[in-house]
Amino acid sequence: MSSLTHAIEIYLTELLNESDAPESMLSIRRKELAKTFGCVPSQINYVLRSRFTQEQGYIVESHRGGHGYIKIERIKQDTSENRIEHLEKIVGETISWQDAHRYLSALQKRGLITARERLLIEVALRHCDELGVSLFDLSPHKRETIQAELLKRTLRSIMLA
Amino acid sequence: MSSLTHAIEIYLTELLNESDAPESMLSIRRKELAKTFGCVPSQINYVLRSRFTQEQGYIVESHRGGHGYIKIERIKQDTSENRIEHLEKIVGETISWQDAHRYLSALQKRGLITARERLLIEVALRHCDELGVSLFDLSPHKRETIQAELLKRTLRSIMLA
DNA sequence: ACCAAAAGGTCAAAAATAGTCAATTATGAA
DNA sequence: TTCATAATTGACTATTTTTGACCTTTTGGT
Repeated sequence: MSSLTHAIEIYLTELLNESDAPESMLSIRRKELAKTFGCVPSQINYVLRSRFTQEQGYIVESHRGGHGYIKIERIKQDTSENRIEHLEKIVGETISWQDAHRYLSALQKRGLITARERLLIEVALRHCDELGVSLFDLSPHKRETIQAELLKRTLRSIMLA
Repeated sequence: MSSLTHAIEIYLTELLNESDAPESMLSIRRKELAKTFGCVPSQINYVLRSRFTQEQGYIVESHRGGHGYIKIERIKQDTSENRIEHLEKIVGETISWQDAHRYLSALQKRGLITARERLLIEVALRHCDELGVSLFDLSPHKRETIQAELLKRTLRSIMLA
């Protein structure tokens, strides 16, 4: 009926819900979890890869070796969906340096990112752009595509965080 | 339930925090410490090698023979000049993704950057790296050079801010 | 100077975990 | 039915921790 993957997903989200803060955390042993579901350990990796991505509002960390573990943290907030949708629409496929700069200023003014975060993003955008020019001689359009992509990725990541 | 290594790490950082000058120092006997944790002495070396490296902001010195000791000192990083100097030294000309990740974790642990800032930098590094691979088919070495440069630029910018 | 005792260091093996990748199988939509 | 996508599996790889045997340095007595 329901797939193994789905069952494991349910199991993990239940655990996350137990302590009902909007953001919560859990820690497991890959081997044990696999055993309780009677599957191979790498199945757990599949579940994590397909159901607990950052896009879906989770951060997963792990440690190998003795006392290894996998830690899943939920970071999603209710309003983040909306903001991200808005982000996609505003930024679009390409964006000029000036527009990116303006947009970041606006976000900062609204308190959605800090000055340091804005600085980080701007430095990264510039670096990428410089590489595009000096190393590969890309067209302005191509560079603006790359910039837009980087801008969206970085903003998405911290809006979820 | 957590590992021996981790327990010893906690124990030592607690000791370091006790006298909470920005730079603090401590001195131990390897054999004694090993005894209080019920492990072999070389375990202590492992803890030092894996948790108290320069990258993580510590300097470790020791002396053999009668009256031997191990001294752990937290590197002073009170001014932005200090931090940037350390940054240049640690990152160098090239850096692997793994090392960058480790270094950023250490910075976050020390409270020098926030989780969001770390996330931003990691996303930017990845984006750059992906471009390097998929768009230009750069050599791993070249990509590690670009990564190191981006890492240094972003960190410098917020350390000064 | 020499030697023994008292530190600490190194290195490699073994054990305990987790990750990756590609082949295979199941499922669902057109 | 057929094809694309999702799920499952397992062989192989990578990383981290723990342990112990053997090595080096320093000190202090004779």
